[in-house]
Amino acid sequence: MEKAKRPPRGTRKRDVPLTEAGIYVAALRLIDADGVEALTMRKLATALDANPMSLYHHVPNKDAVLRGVARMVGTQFRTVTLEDAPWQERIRLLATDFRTLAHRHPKLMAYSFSHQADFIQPEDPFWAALTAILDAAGVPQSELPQITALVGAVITGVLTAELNGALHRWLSLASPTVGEDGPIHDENCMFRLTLDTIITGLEGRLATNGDGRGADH
Amino acid sequence: MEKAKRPPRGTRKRDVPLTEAGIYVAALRLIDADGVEALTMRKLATALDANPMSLYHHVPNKDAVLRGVARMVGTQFRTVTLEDAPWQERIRLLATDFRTLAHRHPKLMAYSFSHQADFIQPEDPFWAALTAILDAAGVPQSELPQITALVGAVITGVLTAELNGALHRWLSLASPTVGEDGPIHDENCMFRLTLDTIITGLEGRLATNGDGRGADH
DNA sequence: ACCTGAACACCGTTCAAGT
DNA sequence: ACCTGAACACCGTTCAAGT
Repeated sequence: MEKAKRPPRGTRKRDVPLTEAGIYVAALRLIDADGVEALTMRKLATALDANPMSLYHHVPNKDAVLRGVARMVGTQFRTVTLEDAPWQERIRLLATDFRTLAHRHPKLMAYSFSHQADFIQPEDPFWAALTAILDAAGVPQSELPQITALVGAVITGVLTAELNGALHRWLSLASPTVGEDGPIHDENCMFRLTLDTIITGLEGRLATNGDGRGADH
Repeated sequence: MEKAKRPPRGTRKRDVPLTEAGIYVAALRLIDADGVEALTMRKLATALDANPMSLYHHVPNKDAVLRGVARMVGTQFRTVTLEDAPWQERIRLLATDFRTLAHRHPKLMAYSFSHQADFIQPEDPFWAALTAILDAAGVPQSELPQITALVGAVITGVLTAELNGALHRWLSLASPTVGEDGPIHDENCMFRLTLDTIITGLEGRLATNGDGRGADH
């Protein structure tokens, strides 16, 4: 009879204690599947095979769950730093790596970009790398914060438009012949095109402001 | 006793029948004040001095209310078209006019940019004007949809970062001396800087692709 | 320390009933 | 045609009580 204290194998998903990290992992799985707006403390508890109220012993509220998940995903970001490559190529690589992460959890990232003003922080690897590259490119110290913010805003902006489908709509409605190689191909091109255009714009700015070349080391 | 059918003046706000347009106007007022996430069918009904269920006779559901409000605000967009000004100046004016509208209803616009992939449609005045300007600038027909989407994505992207506060955070955390003339000044500069950079980038692209000047007519 | 059931104050929406 | 009350199926969160 004491075996009855636990339901038979297969009905009980959780035989591991509730943890903050475990809650975030489960929440991310639900978000990836159904979107942020479908995430519910009650559903999350069900997914963890727990009582809804038990979650509140590990997490203060729902907003903290969303911030925790975003933070967990954010720390997964890694990029190789090609110190001796030209800054144009380094920006392209950084942005592409960031986009790869965004594609891994599109629903969460679309939400974070628009709802979490503090999702990308100046101390984050992405921001630090971006600042370092632009510094190496020869952007004057006085303009570095603004230029970094500009490039950051453009990258997250075009990514948001891609993740929420606006980019795809604009392309497919404007020219019905688009998308022959699939929407992913179009959006690869659009991302690349946007990067190239902003890079060209920066080159122009650097050329008028100085010698247009950063200190090589 | 028959006077009691209506509460005394001042307690009853609505003595005009419920309308679809009236619902949108009231919803916009609530959104401007408290944000989209605070809008509730029940609060909306209270603001209109109506029973919550009465709304459903004029509007199918809450999502339709949000789309209706966004559409109502979107049609307010107007810009002057300076046919004979250089395309750079025309883009700057168009983008600035659009930003002015966004500042009039920041909460709604931030929501629409990230949640309504169809908020800006290719038939809208904004999109049509943008396409016309880029066409006049000499962008080849084959690239016109992509370049328009690129400029549109960049403008809405930087606007989103401004409206949700991310831009301000990036600037103020990166350089503590920022904001001496107030955040609005900073964000004016950032918007202008982004526009100028993207325009310089387009100039570079046009220069390599052709004679770098559109047909004047 | 960790979990839980009941409860509270909300939601959006359906539906049958009123005028 | 337009409005309404009651009800349903949900929410996030508090709190007192259990182990």
